Amino acid sequence: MMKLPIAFYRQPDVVQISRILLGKHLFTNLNGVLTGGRIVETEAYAHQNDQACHSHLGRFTKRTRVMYEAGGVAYVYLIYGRYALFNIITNEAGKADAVLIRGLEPIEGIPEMLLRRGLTTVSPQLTAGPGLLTQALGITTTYYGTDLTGDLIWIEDRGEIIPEEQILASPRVGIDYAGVDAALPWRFRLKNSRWTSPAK
DNA sequence: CTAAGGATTAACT
DNA sequence: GTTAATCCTTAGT
Repeated sequence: MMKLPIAFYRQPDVVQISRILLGKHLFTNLNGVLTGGRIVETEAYAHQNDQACHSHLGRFTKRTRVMYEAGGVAYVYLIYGRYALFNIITNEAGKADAVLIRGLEPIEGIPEMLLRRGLTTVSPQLTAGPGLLTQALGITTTYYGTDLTGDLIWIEDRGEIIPEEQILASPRVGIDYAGVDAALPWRFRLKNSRWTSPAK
């Protein structure tokens, strides 16, 4: 098991990074409890030519501030007043690209994840959805800007290679407001995984 | 199917 | 300064 190095996040092609993240393992170690799982669904957001991206056309606000940092930090934000969504900032400083994690296959610390979600049995309700996996992992907006090479939140490569034919590329979810960019096939997920979020 | 919830932002005064 | 619309969704009818 190898923690992804900072150089991984600094690569320029956010779409490519989104693909490669499938099959990697996302972990959190918060309050002394280790939880984590295998990434099965991601979406890419580019700062250029992508109206769906919070940082498109250089929009810089209090919320999007960390997006402009060099790759390798967490961008966590609240949506619909309730749910934290976890994004990974990529590219070099000033080039505000991000990858949204939408689905996770639970692997580590399942009892704690069930507790955090208020469930008693393991089902897709546990981590299949961007707002669900953050609950399961204990990620809240408190972790806005967290360094992903630290020991609170990180990603590991466990040597798994996902063959291209196992990856499904499709339009992203919930961004119809982005006009023509809503059609970009920048949502990636593993075929035959029960842990991808329900399509709209 | 729909209501909920609160931060964020753009558009006003 | 204030207001209103919006949102990378989920849980509950």
